[in-house]
Amino acid sequence: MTTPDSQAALALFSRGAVDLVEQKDLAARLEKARAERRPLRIKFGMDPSSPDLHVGHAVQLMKLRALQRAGHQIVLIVGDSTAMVGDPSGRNKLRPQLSRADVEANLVTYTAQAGKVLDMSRTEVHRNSEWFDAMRFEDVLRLAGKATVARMLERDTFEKRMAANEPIGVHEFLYPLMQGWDSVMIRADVELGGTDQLFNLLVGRDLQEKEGQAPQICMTLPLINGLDGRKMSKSYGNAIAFTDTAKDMFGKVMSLPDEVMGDWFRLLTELDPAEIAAVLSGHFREAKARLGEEIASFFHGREAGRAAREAFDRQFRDKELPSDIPSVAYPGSWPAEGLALAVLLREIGLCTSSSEARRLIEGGGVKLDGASVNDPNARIPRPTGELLLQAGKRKFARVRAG
RNA sequence: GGGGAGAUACCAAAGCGGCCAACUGGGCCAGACUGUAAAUCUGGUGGCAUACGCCUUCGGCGGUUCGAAUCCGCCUCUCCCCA
Repeated sequence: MTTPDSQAALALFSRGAVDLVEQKDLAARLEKARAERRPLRIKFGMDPSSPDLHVGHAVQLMKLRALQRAGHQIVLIVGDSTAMVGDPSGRNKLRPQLSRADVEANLVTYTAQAGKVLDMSRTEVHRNSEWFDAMRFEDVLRLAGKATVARMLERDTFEKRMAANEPIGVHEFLYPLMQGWDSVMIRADVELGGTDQLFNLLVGRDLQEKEGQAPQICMTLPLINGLDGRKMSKSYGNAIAFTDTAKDMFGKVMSLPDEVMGDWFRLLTELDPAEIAAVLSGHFREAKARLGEEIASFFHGREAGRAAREAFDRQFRDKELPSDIPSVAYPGSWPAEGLALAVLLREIGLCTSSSEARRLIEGGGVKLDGASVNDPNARIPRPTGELLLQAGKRKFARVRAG
């Protein structure tokens, strides 16, 4: 392992971090590790309850990537046991329990996706059921006894829920303890998480100390918001997923608010700070396009990133039609008196219901062969060739009679 | 254990026997304007239907009524106060 000198190492860790508890501990730990010629064990927990990663996760993963390249040992914890509790962060509702099979399936997806950012061959992966399944009730009680109710209520989400008269399950108090226990079990030197994780990370620190271990350094990185300004989450439909196409990634980046550009560049690209500053001082559309290209390229390669940008420019800047309009055949028979446009839109999947299609038509959002249609009852005669349909800004299809 | 309050569409929150597919705000979708940004303005926001209209929905199950989100009973869940 090649250990950078302490100053540079410290800078590498703390760049972009919101909380770092404690910085001096980290400096000392780095120093010690260097003397012992061992890497630091960096812990990061993943929730296996939803299968796909998105760029919100990438904030953490990019940091882990940098640390991994600096020679540190990344330890991913798959929280299959904690998933049974449901992290009280952010969401206020309990999650459904997952079956073993679901967890395993998600785990496969997760590690494959994380592999786009990390070198998984050098990454340690654990399920926390490895130790929690072996616990007896007595052990659980002992763990629960390591924290007080008052301490738990300090957590802002619990505090808010109490204030809002919302229910809190007693078992939810166990979540931070479980996460903290993971740190004890893997002897973490550092734990990384989003800013909403600070409380959980600190509990790990306490537990390690109680168990006679050196308490872990807790580091949080900003949470990035999704396309609509809320916390990025797949269930909100506002995420840029690892599995999105290059074109989708680019398009989604272009619809981000200007204000978040700086954070996104810093947290999600590997451009150096000087270059980021230069890009941000130019025109914002340009900066945003650069960001979109960087992100799309990271996941899909340079060529795909560039192509996504070009396709976008053609479609939206130059108002040309997209190059990849799906061509579909209307599955049913085409009535002699013409097919209701609303039904057609539904059947080919441009709208989810004919009611929605009618609303869209009335709102002027539907174009047939480039011309707006405003009659929700419009009937379309059976076409000889292909019809070009557009629903809203970005949904297109070419249709022919089946 | 005792007493009180409450459960309405994605979220918040009105409605308290017919005028309710259900006020309003947020979110979201669409249109105008743009840089597919923000801000602003406009329209829309259960499903089916060319249309008259029909169907499903107000925690769950029953009941009263010509008619219930609204009244009654039971059940489930939540919060508050007291112990």
